[in-house]
Parts: sequence; C-alpha cells; structure tokens
Amino acid sequence: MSDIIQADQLRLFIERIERLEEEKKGISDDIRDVYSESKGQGYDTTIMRAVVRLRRMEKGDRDEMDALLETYRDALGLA
Amino acid sequence: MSDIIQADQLRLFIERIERLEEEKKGISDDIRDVYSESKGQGYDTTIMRAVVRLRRMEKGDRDEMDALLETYRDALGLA
Amino acid sequence: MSDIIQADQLRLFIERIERLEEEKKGISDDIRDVYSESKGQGYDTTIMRAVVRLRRMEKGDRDEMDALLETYRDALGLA
Amino acid sequence: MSDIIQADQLRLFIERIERLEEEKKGISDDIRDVYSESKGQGYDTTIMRAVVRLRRMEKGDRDEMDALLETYRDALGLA
DNA sequence: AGTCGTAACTG
DNA sequence: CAGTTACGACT
Repeated sequence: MSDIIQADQLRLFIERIERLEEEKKGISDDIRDVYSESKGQGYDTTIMRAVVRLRRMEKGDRDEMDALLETYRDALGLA
Repeated sequence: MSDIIQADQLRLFIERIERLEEEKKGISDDIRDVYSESKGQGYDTTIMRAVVRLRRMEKGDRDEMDALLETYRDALGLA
Repeated sequence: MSDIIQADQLRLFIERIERLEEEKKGISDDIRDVYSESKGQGYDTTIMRAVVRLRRMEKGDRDEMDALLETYRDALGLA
Repeated sequence: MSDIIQADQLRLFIERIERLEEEKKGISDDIRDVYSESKGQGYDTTIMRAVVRLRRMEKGDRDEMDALLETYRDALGLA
C-alpha cells in the first residue's frame, strides 16, 4: 500500500519536472528565435552573446575584468 | 542617424533576450526546487534525472537502447 | 623591470598550458578515432560511451544504481 | 563463436578508449596544476583562460571580434 | 572545483 | 543532419 502511494508521489514529482522542462524548452526556443531574427538583421550573434554575458556582470566586476584582460594581453603582445 | 536607429534596434533585441533569460532562469529554479523537495522525501535525484531522460526518449528507442546496453554489458562481464 | 619579469612569467605559464592543451587535443582525437573505427565495425557508440561510464563506477555503486533505477522505472511503468 | 570474437573485439575497443581517457585525464590534471601554480603566483586564472582562448584565434579573427565587440558595447553604453 | 548534460555551430 | 565544441548547471 505504501508502495503504491510512493509510486504516485514519485510520479507526481516527475510530472511536475516534465511540465517545467517543457516550459523551459519553449523559452529556449523563443531566445533562439530572437537571435535568428537579429542575425537576419545583420547582427553577429556570437558578439551579441558576449554582450549579454557582459551585461549580466556587475559593473565593478566588468571594469576589473576589462582592466586585467588588457594588462595580460599587453604582457603577451596580444594588443 | 541610422547608427542611432541601429543602436536602438540592437538594444531592443538584447533586452528581449534578457527578459526571456530571466524567465528561463525562474523556471530552472523551480525545477531545482522540485528536485530538492523530492530529495527531502528520500528520493535519489540522480536516478530521477536518469528517469526523466528515459521518459523523454521514444519507447522504441528506449527498448532498443536497453537491449543493446544489456548485450554490451554481458559481453564485458558488467552484468 | 619587475613588470618585464612578470610578463615573462605569465608567458611561460601560458605556453605550458598551450603545450598541454595540444597534447590533450591529440588524445581526444585518438579517442574519437577509436569510436569511429568501432562504429565502422557496427557498434553503437552511444552505448559504448554508456558502458565506459559504467565501468568507471565502482561495482558497488553500479549495483546500487541499477537496483534503484529498476525500482523507479517499475514505479513509473517504464519497464 | 562469432559472438565470442565480437565480445573480444568490443572489449579491445573499450580498453583502448579507457587507456586513452586515462592519459587524457593525466594531462587535464597537469593543466589544472599549472593554473593552480599561476594562481599561487597571484594571477587571475579566469583571465588567463580568456587569454588562452584569444591566442587560439587567428589574429584577423581576433581583431575583427575586438572591433565588433567595441561597437556593440558603445551602442549599449557598456563602455 | 570538477563533472555532466545541454545547446550552438560547423562540415 | 550529425558530430564537435562551448557553455552553464548540478554535485
């Protein structure tokens, strides 16, 4: 009896996860569509992804990273 | 002038992406929560993830994979 | 002066890493070749990868995982 | 009979892969060690990884990417 | 920090 | 369309 209840409980957890994963997939598709549309307008999506990543970072972290990266590139002749 | 328009267009694309990524993150968090709750009820989340993956597969593919895997394990003494 | 020394030190670290990454890439290529050759002999490389993963696990862990997975699949009618 | 031969063939493929994966793991460990050592000398390993990636790119591609990224950042006020 | 699975890109 | 490589998430 308790096994039946447990099987049902497990099934409910799994089904909740599956529903959420479907929603997540829908949104991933939407994101891909926006990138496609941007590409159609002539934008470089690789750079756009880089920009999105940069905007996610806090401004302070971003400045520090920019500075360090420049320093290292200078040191290595990667101007 | 056209540069300003383009800057606005780029910004709009970026902002649409950012909004979608926020939504996506929210759902990922929800999924993680369900796994946490399941774990709290004594379930093994690694196995649950394996099960979710299996259910995603078509039944035919799943049967074929099970059969092949068993064959290979037998061949290698990984019963 | 110390900056020059540091630039050299950084460069040395980077170059060591690059050499190692080249070696690593060579080996990855070798692995891919073996899978290709296996595929040419009619083996399913997805299953082979699964088998390699299983063999990496300790036997005890493997048995436990097999048992749990079977339990969960039974509970969900994924026989 | 042919099954035995095939089991042996499969086993040989698997064992070749496992040997190569061990080597690969050894090199990955070496790489990690170099990063650790660099970190111990005060370097920022995240930036180092970025630099390694930049050096992998062709100079022309790198210049183009730098230019584009600057353009996009300007357009978005991420100076 | 390391592993794993997923997702974009390329041939 | 599949394989590879990069990225992010989970442990």
